[in-house]
Amino acid sequence: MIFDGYKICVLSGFAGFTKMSGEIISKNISKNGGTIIPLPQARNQTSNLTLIIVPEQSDEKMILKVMNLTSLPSCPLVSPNWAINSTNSKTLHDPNDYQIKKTELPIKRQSPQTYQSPPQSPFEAYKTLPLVPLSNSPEMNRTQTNPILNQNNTRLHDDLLQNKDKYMFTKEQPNLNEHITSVLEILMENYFLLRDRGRGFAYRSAIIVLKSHPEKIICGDQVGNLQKVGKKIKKKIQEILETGTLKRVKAMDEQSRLKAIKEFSKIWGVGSATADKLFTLGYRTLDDLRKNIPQFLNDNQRICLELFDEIKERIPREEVKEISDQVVEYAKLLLPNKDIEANTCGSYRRGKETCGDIDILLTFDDVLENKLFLRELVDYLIEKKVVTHVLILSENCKKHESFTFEGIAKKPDGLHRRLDIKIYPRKYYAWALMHFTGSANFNRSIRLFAKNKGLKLTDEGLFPAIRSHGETICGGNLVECYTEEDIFRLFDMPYKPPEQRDL
DNA sequence: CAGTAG
DNA sequence: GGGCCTTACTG
DNA sequence: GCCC
Repeated sequence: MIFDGYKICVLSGFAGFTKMSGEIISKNISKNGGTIIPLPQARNQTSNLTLIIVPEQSDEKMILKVMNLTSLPSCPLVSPNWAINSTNSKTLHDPNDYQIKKTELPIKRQSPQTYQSPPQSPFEAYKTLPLVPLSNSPEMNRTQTNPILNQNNTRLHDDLLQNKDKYMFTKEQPNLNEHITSVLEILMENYFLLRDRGRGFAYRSAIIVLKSHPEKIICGDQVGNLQKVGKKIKKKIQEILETGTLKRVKAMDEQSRLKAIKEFSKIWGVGSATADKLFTLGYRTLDDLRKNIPQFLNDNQRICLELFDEIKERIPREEVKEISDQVVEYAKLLLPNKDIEANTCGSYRRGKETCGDIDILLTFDDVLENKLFLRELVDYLIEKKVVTHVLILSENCKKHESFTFEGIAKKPDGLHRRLDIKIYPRKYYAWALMHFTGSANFNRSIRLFAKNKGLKLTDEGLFPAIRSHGETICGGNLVECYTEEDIFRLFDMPYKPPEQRDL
C-alpha cells in the first residue's frame, strides 16, 4: 500500500480545485492505505499531519483562511498531482517535487512571456470515455431521428422527448396567475434575504407550478392537488384570493432587520449575509454606511456603495446599445484580422426597454490562444474612459475555458453602469449565448429538465452527469451546437426567440 | 471555506 | 434528512 | 416549505 502511514488532509473546494476532485483523491488515498484527516481534526493536530494537499493555485492567505489558522502548519503543502500521479503509477512520488511554495503568492498579472498554458479542462480528460448510458428509455417509438443527434445518441433523443412539457421552458401561454405569484414572489425574496433558503426554494417551486398552470385560479379548491403546493401555501393562496395580500408580507415589511437587509443587499457585492452583519453592527440605512464605512467591506463593495445611486438606475435600451457598440468597435480595432462575433445578452437581448446591466458576449477564432486579449481590451477601454472600474477580471481559463470581465462603464455625460464582458471559444458560443440571455428562470427550468435526465446543461454544453455513490461522472460534450436554434432542436422544441424566455 | 455573482 | 439551475471568483 |  503506497500511502501506508501517511496522514493527509485534503483542502479542496477553492482556487480551482473542486470538491469533487478532492473527494475522489481522498478516496484513492484511503484505498491505498493512507489516512485522511478531515479538516476540523486537522486544524487541532497540525503537527500530526504528514502533508496537506492544497490547490495548485492557492496561496498562503487562502490556506490560512480555509484552515482557520493564524500560521501555516510545518508539514509540506503539496499539489493534488502528487496524489494523482502516485495513485496512477502505483508508486509513491516524492512530495518534495510537488511542494506548493508557502510564501510566494501566485502572480496576478502575468506578462505574456511568463504565461504558462493552463492545465487541461476536466472535460477534456473525459472525452475519451464511452458515453454513459442514459436512463432506461423505451426501445420503441424511434421513428424520427433528431437532426442534431447522430445514431449513437438515439437514447438521448428519446430521453429528451419525455416529459419536457412539464417544465416552464416549454411553456407557451402567459402566466394566468400573476395575481397570486406576484405576492408569493415577494415572500420568496424575503425568505432568501433572511437566508431561510428552505422556504425560499419551496416558494420558488410553488411559483413555477402556479405560473405554468393552464387556468386562472379564483378559488382555493382549484389548487387541490397541484405539485409543490402543500397545505401551508394553499392557505396563503386562499388568503391572497380573499384579501389581495398576505398578513405575513405586511408583518415582514415592518421588520427593521429585513428592511435594512433589503436595502444593503442592493449594493453589488453585498449579499444577504453581509447585509445581515451590517444590521447587527447597528447600521440601518445606506447613509449610515456612507458616514462610517465599515472596515470589513472590501474594495469592490466600497466602490459600489459609493456609486450606488447611479448603478441602481435602469439603463435605457439606447444607452446599452451605444456602450455595447463602442466595446465591440474597440475589440475589432484590437483584433482587426479576426472575425469577431458579438451579442449583447441579458434583458437587452430579451427585448426590454431598460436593463439592469450591460452583458456583452464575444467570440472569434483561437480565443484560447489569445489569453491576454480581454485584459488588453479592458486596458484600452480604461484608456478611452469607457470603463471606469474593474471589479473582476479573470485572466486564467484553466477550468472554465472562457474569460470574464465585470466592471463599471460610463458615457462621458452619463451615469456609471454595470458592464460585463465575456469571451468564449466558438464551440461554446451558442451554449454561452443561451446561458447569458436567460432569463434566470428559463435557465433553471431547462437545466432542471436536463438534470432529471441524467444530464448537465451549462454555459459550455450538454454533458452526461450521472451521480452514483457520491461521485459525479462527467462525460464529454454530447453534441456540438453552433446556434441557439440547434440547441432548441436538440431539445425537440420549436425555437423560442429571446423575448419569449422571460419566465 | 463562505459569500456572491452570473 | 438532503436537495432545491451551475460554475467561477474573492477574501 | 415541499418532496423523495
